[in-house]
Amino acid sequence: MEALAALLADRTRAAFCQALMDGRAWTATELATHARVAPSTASEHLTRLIEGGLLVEHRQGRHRYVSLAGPHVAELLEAMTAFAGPKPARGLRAASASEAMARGRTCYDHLAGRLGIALKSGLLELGVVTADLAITSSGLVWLKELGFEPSKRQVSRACLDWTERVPHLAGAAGAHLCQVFFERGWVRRIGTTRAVVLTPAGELGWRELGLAD
Amino acid sequence: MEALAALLADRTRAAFCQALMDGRAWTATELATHARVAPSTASEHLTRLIEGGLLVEHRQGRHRYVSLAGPHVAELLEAMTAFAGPKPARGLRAASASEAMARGRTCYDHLAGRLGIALKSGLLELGVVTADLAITSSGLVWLKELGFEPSKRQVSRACLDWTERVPHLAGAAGAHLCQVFFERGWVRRIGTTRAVVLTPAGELGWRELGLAD
DNA sequence: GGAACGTTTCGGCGCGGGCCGAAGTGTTCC
DNA sequence: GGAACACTTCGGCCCGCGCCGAAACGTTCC
Repeated sequence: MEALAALLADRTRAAFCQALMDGRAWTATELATHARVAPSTASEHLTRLIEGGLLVEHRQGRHRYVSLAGPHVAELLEAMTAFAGPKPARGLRAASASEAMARGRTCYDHLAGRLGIALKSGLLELGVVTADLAITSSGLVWLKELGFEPSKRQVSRACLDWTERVPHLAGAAGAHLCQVFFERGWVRRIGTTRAVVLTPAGELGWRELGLAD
Repeated sequence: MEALAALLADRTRAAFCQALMDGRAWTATELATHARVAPSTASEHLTRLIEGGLLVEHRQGRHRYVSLAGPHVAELLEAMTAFAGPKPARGLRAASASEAMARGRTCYDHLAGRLGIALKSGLLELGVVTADLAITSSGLVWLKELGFEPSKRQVSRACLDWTERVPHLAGAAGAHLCQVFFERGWVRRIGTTRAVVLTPAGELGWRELGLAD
């Protein structure tokens, strides 16, 4: 455990992991630029993170793409971030960026922030999940109508939201709903960040599903 | 998050936290002896762990008792330990100790190891929990008959077992069952360690509840 | 009051590791 | 083939921090 903590105890490696929480694959240079370190430094950090099982790489030509090793890594990182708590943003640019993140964002493969909490509330009112975020039997039927297929992965999981300090829906169900919302154009990323917004079509769609307030 | 990781990235501090996973309060000297460092070193580490919100202290005369700050800390530590995976034990003494831990142990306030998995299987067959470790409505009734009272704390939670690599039952329900088993003398600690065994009375009790295989 | 004990503060030592730049390898494009 | 580019390896610098022992402080017990 101490070796795992040591991997995340470095400023640069922590920045890499936070960046990768958007669920996409980044190249080594992108991460180096993002964390403001030399490419050589980034290279060594990536090797260590991969050896530690936190990241996986995907080499393609002269590029080295890396991404989180799976949902279990994302869950661990989110749990640690939530424990540390939100730190006050410095500067106007950072403040508006963090406000956008607080409004709505992806947490690896599912929705988080106030948007994620709104989704949870809607699902609770519909009886899809319990207050503890466990899927009900009628909820499972509801999910299957939206194309959900149970797999080995845990269907539902509570993930503590680090901006709202309240659990939101993660696990296979959370990932599936997020995917469906993107496919239908109901949510859209703001630029290339993790922040997302509910589109007008999304508001309509949520209302039809009975998810809106 | 990086600050939290830095706290756990030290060999000595990690040993302190692992020791405290038994749920009890330890004195500074006990922890210093356990981790084989000077009392002065232990003192500084404890101060930092408390400032970081991982531990809480309870001063009593010339003693400084410390314990984990709550179930959320225990859950985080267990998640990180499970991620790192079980490391092979060195030496006969260590091997038999780790075998005892694998057979059954407490994970802060609930049961883990093969005993914890057996409990989960029993609860699953009884229909108290689903395969995803969510409490069913009939399961809640069953728990209340054993004196369980719902609180603000999440009733059920999946906690990845670091020896069995399978989730076991944590949360308020897991803690309550563990407490009941201890009160009834169904489980007993081996010495002063985290390892526990099911007593003959426990085997009988589990059978009566329908928990045994 | 005095001795024993648990804990804390401080000074100083030494190691681990994060950083960079320079040089080298492999890939792509012209 | 040659230039541009992404990445890696290596050497060297330096800061952070974990460690201890000595000394001080507070509590307990006789």
